[in-house]
Amino acid sequence: MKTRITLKKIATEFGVSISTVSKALKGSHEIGEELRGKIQAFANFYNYKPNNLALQLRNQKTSVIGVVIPEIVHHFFSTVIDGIEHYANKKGYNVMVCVSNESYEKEVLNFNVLTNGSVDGLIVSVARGTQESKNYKHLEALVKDEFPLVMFDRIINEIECDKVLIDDIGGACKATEHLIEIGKKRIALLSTEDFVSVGLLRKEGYIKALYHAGYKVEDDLIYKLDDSKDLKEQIKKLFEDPNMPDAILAVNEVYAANALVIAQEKGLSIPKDIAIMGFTSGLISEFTSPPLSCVEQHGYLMGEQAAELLIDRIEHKENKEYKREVISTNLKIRKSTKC
Amino acid sequence: MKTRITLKKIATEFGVSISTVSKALKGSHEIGEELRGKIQAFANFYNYKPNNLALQLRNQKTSVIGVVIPEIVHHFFSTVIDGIEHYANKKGYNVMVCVSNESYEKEVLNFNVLTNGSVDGLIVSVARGTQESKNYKHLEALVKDEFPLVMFDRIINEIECDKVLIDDIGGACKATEHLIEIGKKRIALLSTEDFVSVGLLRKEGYIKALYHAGYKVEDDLIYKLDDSKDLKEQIKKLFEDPNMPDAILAVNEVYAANALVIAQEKGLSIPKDIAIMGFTSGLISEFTSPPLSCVEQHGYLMGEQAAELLIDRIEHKENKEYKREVISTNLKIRKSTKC
DNA sequence: TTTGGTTACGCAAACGTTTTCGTGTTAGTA
DNA sequence: TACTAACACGAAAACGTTTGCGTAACCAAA
Repeated sequence: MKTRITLKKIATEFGVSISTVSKALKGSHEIGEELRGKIQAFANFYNYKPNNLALQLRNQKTSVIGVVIPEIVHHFFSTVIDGIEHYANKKGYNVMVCVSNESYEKEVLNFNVLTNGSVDGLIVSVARGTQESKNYKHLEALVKDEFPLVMFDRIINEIECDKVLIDDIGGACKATEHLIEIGKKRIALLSTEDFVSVGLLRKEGYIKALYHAGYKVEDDLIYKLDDSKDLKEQIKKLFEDPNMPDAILAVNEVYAANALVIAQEKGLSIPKDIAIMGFTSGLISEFTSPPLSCVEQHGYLMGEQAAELLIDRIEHKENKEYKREVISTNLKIRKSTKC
Repeated sequence: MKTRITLKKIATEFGVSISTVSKALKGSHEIGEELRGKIQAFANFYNYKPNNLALQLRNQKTSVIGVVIPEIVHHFFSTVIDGIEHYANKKGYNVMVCVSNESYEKEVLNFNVLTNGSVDGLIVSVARGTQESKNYKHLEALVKDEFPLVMFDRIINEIECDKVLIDDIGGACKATEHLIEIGKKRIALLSTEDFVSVGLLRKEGYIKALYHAGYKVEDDLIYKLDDSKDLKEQIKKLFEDPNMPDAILAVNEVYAANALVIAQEKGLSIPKDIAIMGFTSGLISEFTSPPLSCVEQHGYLMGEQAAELLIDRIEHKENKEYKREVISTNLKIRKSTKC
């Protein structure tokens, strides 16, 4: 790569000092009109652009936001990034994305790299490994240093920082109510293991709705799936129950879609024999047959909110109180629950 | 945010010079054992980490890779990013992602920001707007300065740089041959407008296969869809043809899934009445009913390859010849074409 | 006593900017 | 003629590192 042109090179070219060049390029009236014009023309010709690193070092500001997420090949997370990117760009920030791959170790590594001065703040959705290990030292360290930090979706209550979350309880509750409304009696929940905060909250909403409707909560209607094993095998068990449920609420789109495919293989009629709905309106839900009802999550909005909170925190250093924004959900009713 | 601890602060704390601290922290034997130990303990206690910006400026190296893509909420592109991220991390690089949103102007903006010294190299898949406008100045400028640049998927032939591409012609050809093999006679192509390089290449493969099989190419079997308008409306026309095709090859997953849904609404049997297949094995294809056959694209591998080419170019500055890696595709046959 | 070699540290340049505070020259005014 | 102001530019510090070189102080050998 050819070395880029710098102030120094322009300065020696004209036999003037670096500061003169700097001022000339900024159109300062301190510099004579003629020289100023010549320098500007020269710099323009050689496509001079100030070196960002130098500026960042001088201004003690990178205008970069770091984002650490568990996965990137994931409709919800990529939607959130999209929202972050959009808002950040509007405010003159760039985005650096790191993937933790659900691993605690990788997450800590990402934190170390990003907080070495490369970014002005961090937006994080914690890895499953972190939730499992309950080791939050890397997060606590940031909070202690008052490093701008926003958590979203997979948050940790013990850590005090700005947070953006989905109304998981409300969403699951509304969804369950919907299933009750269409006359379903035995509603199963396809959830994650309990240490995943989001799964736990959605279970809470599910239970709340059952309770309000006077249904009793049956533990064997709650299936906790392990993502590291074969999903279909685990879901199939639900259908083998002699007293099979007549509705399924899944905590994400993939669980729901898998359940739907299995139901069809078994020759069941959806939603008559069994109604199914999921969380997140990704692309899958639209194209299954019948299309899946779901709880829409508004990831883009969530990303925008997270970026807004972070940039606010970065720019107004006054230690305002930590905010906790809840993004409400809404039901997208499609044919999989439309009787 | 509390200001981070620096060499200077440690130096004044111990009443020694900055260089002494620097050497002590690096374990240099130039520094006496006792002082060295004390300084290390102190730095460790205050969690000293060298400021990355300063290092980057000094070493004239950021160890960051910039990625500019048209969309991020897109299975293929997010898979590529995943591959890039993985390889880059392995080699000690970080990734900065910018989205052009298919807009030429946004792409140029992204280029300007990233090439100001913030990244060591760029991986790009050009926006539709850029392909349409045929304005490649921003790319040419980089090539002229020998700035490390890799293009993938949506490439531009006129620009000389490292490239990674899908074997679009071969993939489309294999897919078409498959449709011919299962006895289909009138194979339609659901493609993009011609200025999208990828669409054009896939059309080429489609035509090649027809030609080899002795089929004649009928222009009215080739549908060019406009992404900015309602897709379903455009695809429906295909089914209204009195001499309706008996197979569809779509250049991406969404086109294929939409076609499938419409076919079902029309009460057609798939694949008997009409076989359908797409490109990219995203999540949709698995969950449609019947599941969609498709040409698998191996985006992750593509990302890894792109990152490898870029890092090679960054680290071995010798101007090797530009490489052009082709990632081969394979057919994933599912029920939508299995008679 | 001179020479030579350690040991243990400091100086200063370099990376590329911006910006404050000089300072020399010229022109204008009393 | 002398003083002042405007003009046009330079020096240097600052951001935080790393590193080659210089140099005191000390000790040992000649």
